[in-house]
Amino acid sequence: MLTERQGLILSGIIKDYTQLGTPVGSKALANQLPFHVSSATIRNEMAVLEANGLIEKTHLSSGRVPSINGYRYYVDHLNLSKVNTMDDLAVIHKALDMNYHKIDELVQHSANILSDLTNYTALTLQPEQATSRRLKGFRLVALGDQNVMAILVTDNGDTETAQFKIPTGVTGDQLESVVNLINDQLVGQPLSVVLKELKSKIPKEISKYLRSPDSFIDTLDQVLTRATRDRLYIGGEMNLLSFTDQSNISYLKPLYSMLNQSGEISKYLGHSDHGISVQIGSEMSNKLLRNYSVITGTYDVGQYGKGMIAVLGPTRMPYSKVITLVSAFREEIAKRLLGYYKENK
Amino acid sequence: MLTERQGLILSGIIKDYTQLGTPVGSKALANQLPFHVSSATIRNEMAVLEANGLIEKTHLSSGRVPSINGYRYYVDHLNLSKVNTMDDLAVIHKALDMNYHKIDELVQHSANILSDLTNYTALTLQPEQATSRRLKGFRLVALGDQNVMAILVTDNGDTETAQFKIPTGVTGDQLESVVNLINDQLVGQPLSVVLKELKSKIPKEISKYLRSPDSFIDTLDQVLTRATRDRLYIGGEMNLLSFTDQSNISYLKPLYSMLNQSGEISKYLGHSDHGISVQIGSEMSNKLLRNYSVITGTYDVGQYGKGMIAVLGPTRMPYSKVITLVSAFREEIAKRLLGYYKENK
DNA sequence: GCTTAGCACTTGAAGGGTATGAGTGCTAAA
DNA sequence: TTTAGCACTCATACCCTTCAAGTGCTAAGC
Repeated sequence: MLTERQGLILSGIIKDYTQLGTPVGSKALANQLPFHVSSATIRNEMAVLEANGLIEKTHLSSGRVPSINGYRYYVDHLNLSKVNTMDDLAVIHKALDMNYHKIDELVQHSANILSDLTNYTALTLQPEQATSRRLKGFRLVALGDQNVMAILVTDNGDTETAQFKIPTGVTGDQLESVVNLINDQLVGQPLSVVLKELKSKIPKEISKYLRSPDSFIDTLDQVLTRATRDRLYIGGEMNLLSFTDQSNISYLKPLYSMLNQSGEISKYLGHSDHGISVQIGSEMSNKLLRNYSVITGTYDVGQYGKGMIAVLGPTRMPYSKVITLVSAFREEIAKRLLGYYKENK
Repeated sequence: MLTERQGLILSGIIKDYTQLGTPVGSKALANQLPFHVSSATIRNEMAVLEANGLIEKTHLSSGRVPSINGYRYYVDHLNLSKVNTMDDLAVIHKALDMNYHKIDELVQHSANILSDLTNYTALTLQPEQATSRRLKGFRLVALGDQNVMAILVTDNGDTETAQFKIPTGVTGDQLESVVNLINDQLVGQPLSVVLKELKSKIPKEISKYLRSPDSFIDTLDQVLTRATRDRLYIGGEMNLLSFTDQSNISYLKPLYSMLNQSGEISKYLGHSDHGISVQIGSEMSNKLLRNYSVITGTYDVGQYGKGMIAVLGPTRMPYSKVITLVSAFREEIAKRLLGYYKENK
């Protein structure tokens, strides 16, 4: 445990280093601290911090740089000041204040705003869907030449489609019966239930109208699976360029690929039921993320599941500011989604 | 007009410079040319080429680098050798050989393959749609609480959706009548016709069933507009990183933004009815593209319009190889799309 | 009349040496 | 416990030199 002064010195080092990006020395720091001691005293305290593994030197006679542990200590124990981000909050409110037709628009838009506010990369994950989303409607549209398009609508305003070929000899009336059957039996059910029924009860029922319902069931299954997968949105991926230092620029491509590989990055987002999780540099298991930090906020939409909003930035990041922002978004999104669900129940 | 030897020297310089990226000198070049002359002779010829503005020096005593005019001359007059890309062609065939449910999948996939083969950025534009695409079906799905989702299906397997609120007092039967009306009257028509009718005949007809059809017509209009806009796909945008030189790295972000701004980049793609267009460096009007080259292939799907496939790469680019590739894709996509339309007529 | 060897000249890149300044740890006095 | 003073370290910037690759030009050769 650090003394109060040591804490202030650590905070000072982190603040300076975050702003300037160069190792910070005892003299420069002495002039900025809220109390007066000489640089020699700072040096002594710095030696203690270094012994505790909270700061590091880049070479024997250089200034100090926060270590991963230093950031961690800062985030866990020192980051108490609520930064005044009223301006940012106003921006969030205003930017989110438009009419959304679909949930994914809101979630996607949030990623963009958050990346603009931070100049980092923002990731958002829609609330888990398999259990919370419900089937709202099922339709078929004939495309001609035995091709039919199946359309599935869920309660959050998403649609998924798939094409399939119907066997020869199936009439329009038969198809209509099947559509009615599915709408009657499954509309209003959570997608997870729909998936289950699709493999048990439904095939039998359908076989009343269709001789070989397999291809039909397969298509539906495929659409449902697609509808329930994670939906990740990325905002400001190009900001990666600005905050990745030259030496790591060769990692950018694989990192970018990973971000765009469906479901890949979400494995590494921090989980924290009580709100915000902070992962710093090498704390992350993925090699590509070792030189970055991720602030993840989990938002809870009650029975509709949990989603995430995260910022990917450099380890040298103004943690307090970003944490406040993610926190604000987290609450704001949850509020608006709950509102949305209430309205479209 | 250049002599044959001068042409070979220009080609040699371009080839070397493309491979190595460093200015090429007379001595090194002399060892690689298919005929034997001394470096002094090469120097004399180089002086001629330089006088013609086809090559340049980076400083007084440096080797030569092709100028934009040099590339242009090369592409127009010297690029005769059909490079053996049988391997690449096989890759194209194989990679495209899967089942596509929608046209945009094929077009999108092509962008990815092309960017992988070249290590540059590939852009593809779906065939123009307003006149060629036809309406295949229109459906409504009730979302509850006066919210209804409109779904529009076109003959290339795309769907567009939009939500709207219906006025209180409208019954399900009334809605069904409207859906039937639209399906009866408009299915099979090109989207351009649908747009027209929507503003003339249809409102009157709808008013038989709905007292205030305006919000309904508006929604439809909105969906149609969205369905007819250009569809641009980008593959390998991160390759921009590798072929942008350090000095221009600050332009990357705005360039990236432009690429992702719907419809922006397509203004600058080359138009050429007879197939392939090559734009080199400063030949392009857009500032952000000044340091790149774009090879655009137009593919023709007959009555269904024209699409494009393009490669964005450095001015220092193996033009013959890339041109061959774009050309192959151009034909291959056209063939497959025609096949698709035939099948789903 | 081309071609080519020879040569003086130019230039960027690489390497080495030195000065500078920001920083450190340690010691001893306050 | 704090701080002034001091010897020491190291990255950076700068200058200077060398080196290699390249050029243009001239004069000799086929």
